[in-house]
Amino acid sequence: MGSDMAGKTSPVPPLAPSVTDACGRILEAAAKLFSEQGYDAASMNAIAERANVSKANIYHHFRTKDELYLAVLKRACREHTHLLDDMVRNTGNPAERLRHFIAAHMQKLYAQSSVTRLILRELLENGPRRGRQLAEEVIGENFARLVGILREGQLRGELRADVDPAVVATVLVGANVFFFQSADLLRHLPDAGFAADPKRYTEMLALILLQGVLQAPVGNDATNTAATDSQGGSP
Amino acid sequence: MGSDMAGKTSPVPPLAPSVTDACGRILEAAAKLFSEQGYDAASMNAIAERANVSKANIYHHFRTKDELYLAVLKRACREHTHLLDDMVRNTGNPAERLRHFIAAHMQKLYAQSSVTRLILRELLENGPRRGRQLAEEVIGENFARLVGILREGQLRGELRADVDPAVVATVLVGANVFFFQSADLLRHLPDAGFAADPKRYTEMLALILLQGVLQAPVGNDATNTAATDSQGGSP
DNA sequence: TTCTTGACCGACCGGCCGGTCGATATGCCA
DNA sequence: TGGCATATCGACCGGCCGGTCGGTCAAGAA
Repeated sequence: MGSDMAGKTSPVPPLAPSVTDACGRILEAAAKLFSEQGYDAASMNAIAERANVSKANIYHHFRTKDELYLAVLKRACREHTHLLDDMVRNTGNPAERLRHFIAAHMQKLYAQSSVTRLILRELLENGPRRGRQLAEEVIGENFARLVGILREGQLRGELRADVDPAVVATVLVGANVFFFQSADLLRHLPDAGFAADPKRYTEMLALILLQGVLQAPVGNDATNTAATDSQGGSP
Repeated sequence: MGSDMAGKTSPVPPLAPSVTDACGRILEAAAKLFSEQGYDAASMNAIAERANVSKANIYHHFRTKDELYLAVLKRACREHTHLLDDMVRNTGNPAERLRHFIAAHMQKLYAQSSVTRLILRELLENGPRRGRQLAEEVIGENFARLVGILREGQLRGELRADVDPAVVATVLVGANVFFFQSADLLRHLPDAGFAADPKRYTEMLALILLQGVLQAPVGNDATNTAATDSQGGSP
């Protein structure tokens, strides 16, 4: 049936792939199945059925299965990147900004879990081939801004200057991603009661990254810089 | 029953799956192909060809493709677990033991990279189904001993008591695993010059976990507890 | 020697896969 | 109105897949 938009029947340009469009339905169905079952297991027949189109119709819009997969991947990259803005908060001290970033990042991983899985799978299967593309389109900007936050904290003398900000960013993102992909495993470890509570995990992760695990030697009032403003809130 | 030394052709019991044995060759070929290409893409024909046996022979030893895959997975789990011993060192202060563990863990990830990939893929594709098995057979013991190290450090008053050791262990393992699976991506990030140097990464990771990223307030001689014994060596 | 057993093989099967081929239906421009 | 591009479809194809079948061969038991 036609009536795509409300009342208006305009030829929608393919720049914005809408959901009502058959092409959009195909992309959506493909994204779901690719991320759930992987490239091989997601058959074109299944994608066509889920998108309520004929298989031949898919091949009218995409030349091959690989081209469809690439389109899905690109779209996923765009989705993942564009949701970055509210992860970076420009107020508060570095500790608070870091805590906010970690929590927001974890939340995004779960909010777009199917996209996240798709990208993780792609990294695992075709890392060498598509590493560059994923670096530029998925986490490039994200990563650079996080490194920027950390570097600024160093310049202001609030963060240690003798650690590489990029390593900190990697550890941070890695700890979140690992939690995301291993939650099903962690749930069965006796010591990991936090496995079902990403929020609690991110808070503890932030604390560890900020303060470290070594016992503070003499005065512990300084470590409270991070501990207290996790509680109180006056600027 | 002893003298089956050089020169004698004795019937090798199947308890130790040797490499010369056809069954062992099948398992080895399957492990390689499964870990490189995934379950679907690794065809029984290809496995048979690589193992220099007929496809029918595989079905003589394993009832289905799934059973073969399970056998490969179990074997991988065993390999992964049994290499744990030298990762845990019982000498030195907690900081040094932690640093050693991180480095050894990363090294194992790379030394058995195909097994690592296999398990990561399994976690991604069949997490809910096989989470328990992976938890018990792959990282269970490993994880528990690492948590033990940390808890002992807490009891001795050398590590902060207000952090969950299991969270620290998760962050540590996660940071290593993420580095392993994302190295192809990190290599293309401008800030991540460490992407090609796992050793350097583990050292910086240990430093961050031990000391945190916050600037120490007054006396920094205590943080040197970890920083110096990474350099010097005299007790 | 004969019988039995298990490792092993070439050839084959039904089924699903990615992909193709006309045919139709629906606008849009003249 | 007629043409023309686009969207969509059912039916079909060759090929590969997981899996099966009947048979061979060698070694031990009798």
